[in-house]
Amino acid sequence: MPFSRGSIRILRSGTRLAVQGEIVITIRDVAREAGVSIATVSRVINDSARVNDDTRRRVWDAASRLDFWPNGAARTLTTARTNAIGVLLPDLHGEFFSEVIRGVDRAAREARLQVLISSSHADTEGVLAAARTMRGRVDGLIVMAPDRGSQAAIDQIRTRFPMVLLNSRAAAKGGLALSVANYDGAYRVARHVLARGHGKVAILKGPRGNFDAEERLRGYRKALREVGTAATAVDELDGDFSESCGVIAAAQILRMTTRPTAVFAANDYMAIGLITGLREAGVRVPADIAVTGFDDIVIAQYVTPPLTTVRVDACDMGERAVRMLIGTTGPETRAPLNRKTMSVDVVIRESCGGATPRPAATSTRTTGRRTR
Amino acid sequence: MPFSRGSIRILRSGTRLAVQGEIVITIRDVAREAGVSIATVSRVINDSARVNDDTRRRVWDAASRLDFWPNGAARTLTTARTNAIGVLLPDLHGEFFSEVIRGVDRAAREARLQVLISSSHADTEGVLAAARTMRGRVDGLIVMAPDRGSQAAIDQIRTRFPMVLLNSRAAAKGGLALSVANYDGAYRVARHVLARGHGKVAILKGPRGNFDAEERLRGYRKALREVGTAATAVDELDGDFSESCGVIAAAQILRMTTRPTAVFAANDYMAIGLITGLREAGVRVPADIAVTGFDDIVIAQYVTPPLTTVRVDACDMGERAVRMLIGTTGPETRAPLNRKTMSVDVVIRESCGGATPRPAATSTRTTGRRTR
DNA sequence: TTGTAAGCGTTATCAG
DNA sequence: CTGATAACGCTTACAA
Repeated sequence: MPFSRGSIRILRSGTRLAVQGEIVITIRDVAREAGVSIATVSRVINDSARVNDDTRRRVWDAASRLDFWPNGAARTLTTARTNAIGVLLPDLHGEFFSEVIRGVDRAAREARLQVLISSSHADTEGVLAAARTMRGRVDGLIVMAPDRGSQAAIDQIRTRFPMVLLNSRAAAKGGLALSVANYDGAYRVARHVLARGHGKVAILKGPRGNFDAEERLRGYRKALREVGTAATAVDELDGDFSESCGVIAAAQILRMTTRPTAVFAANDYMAIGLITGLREAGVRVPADIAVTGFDDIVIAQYVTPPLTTVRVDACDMGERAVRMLIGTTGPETRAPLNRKTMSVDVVIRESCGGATPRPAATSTRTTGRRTR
Repeated sequence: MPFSRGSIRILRSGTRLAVQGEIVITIRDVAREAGVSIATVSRVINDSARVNDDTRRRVWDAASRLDFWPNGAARTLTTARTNAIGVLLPDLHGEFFSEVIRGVDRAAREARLQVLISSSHADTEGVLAAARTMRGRVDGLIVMAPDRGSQAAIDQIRTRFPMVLLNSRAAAKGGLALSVANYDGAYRVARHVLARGHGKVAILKGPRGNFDAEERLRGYRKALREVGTAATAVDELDGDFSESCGVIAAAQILRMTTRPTAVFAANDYMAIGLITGLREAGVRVPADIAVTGFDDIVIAQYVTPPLTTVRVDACDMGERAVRMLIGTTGPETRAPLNRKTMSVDVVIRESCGGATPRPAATSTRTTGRRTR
């Protein structure tokens, strides 16, 4: 290579990453190589102003010869734009989250935005600290804080970033918020099952303080109240959204003198653990006990018996959140989008005793997705 | 508030995010508020040099009064460090990926590193473009490119970033690489099943060109070769790692005049689809046909029958990748860590006909994780 | 059409 | 111990 290829920068010893030497080529190197000023190089690579065709070509040639990669941090500093969005999540576990992230990534890619992810924020301080480090690195934030006590942090974040609140309790004082119709979904699936008549019913709750869990609980309760005398006794079992606590709940149920004939689990993982625990004890689902879940994770239709549940399109939720954030809500909605709720579908499968009294939507979730 | 609270910056109209007005407080505001120079403020907030206790307190007071959030981009520009790592993935779908991301996030959090994620890079250009936009935004990259043809891009990226290659074919000319013992795992699970004696065996392959899929295929084939005369006929069915193609494969098998008595699926999703398809046609698993998977996704132990598979700790892989990248491999390994392979466990459950001839490890994956 | 130069918000190197 | 001030790599008025 006959020309200067920029300098090899040896990073300072404080550097954590084990960099040996890294080729660093700046706009200045390109300018020198092309025989123009750095301003012209900038204009060319950003296509931001009229540049002589010949000059333009020279610059592009130089840039590709040197394989120039613009520095994002420098751009950010001058433009006050990062072209990135941040996502703050409580925990990255479970299919629900990964689907949300997938949706976010998808919509972000479409809008040519990068995605910064930070998870496991149970407490206010964690969320706030994460948001803080994102200053100067993202243009906006998508925050999911289903637990109590994050309100203060959220309010503070809102003064610093455009933000969309996902599935959170937060009162949303004028902010953007997107949530799942937890209450509605729980109510509807419970109504469906209760229509068959059940004398004793149990509810397997989600984590205490979790907003989704609470909303679903409210929905179940409402359905039970409406059915009134039919379901006289209701047990509420504690759960934490994990499969294993479903297994534990099964054991609790087995110990009851009068077992429930239906159990509403606040999510699919718990429902699956519950079914497994019951089956191993020789209890038939749904013949002896009907079970329902929530979320419609991919596997719900493949367990035995296939799980009656409520479909939440987490991927779509992620996509929408991004669109809300960038203000491009698409043609379908021109409404003032302060608060939005994602509707859900009740998916009736065998675990609740079948599609009585009326047939309901069945899953179409079998398209050929590539999963790895 | 009696003091200047910084300026409200109205972002340029070109801005995509719907910012109204954003409080922007810089180190300069803090310096003015505290009555010191910006250099001193910097020293205090970074704790980078001795500062008079009184001055220090004044600065902290001013900073918190103004609620100063340092700008990451500016820091990056002067220090040449981002304190962030980038992750380039082929697709964010499926539990395997989400677990990898979880591991990455975990280890990154521990090392106080941010995580930039970019997925759906099927082709060389996509990977390269993503890496390019990360210049100045990350200190290093974790790249997963299981498909063919990414080699050129990877070589180019390596000149710009410290990088760890995940589960990739790449010849790794001196670079860091981490992969799963696909070959070994497939071989071992196949040997186990074949020990029961099978006259006809089928393999449900993963996507063409996918490195994991190819390695697993090699492993199965080797086991079959070794058993020799026992398994005379082997069918290789095409798959793409999705549940639905497992269902399709079941249909294909049902049409065969001589059905296989064992099927090795290259991942769990396909195995589950396969089992479902077979069962719906009245074929018993494992009595009529034994089935195995790969990955040991959470749900594998909950399907009916529980799935014999190969456990890959994807979360751990993500964590290790980060540690390799930051050169902190932990006390357990001081070996030259150019290439590393994650060992796998064969998990024998019912879907292959049980633990014959010798008992094998069973899943311990039932700890109370919180999944949502 | 192009070049010069002033920032952007920090950190780091000097003097004091 | 503290304060000026020069980078960092880029964009963008403003001049030429």
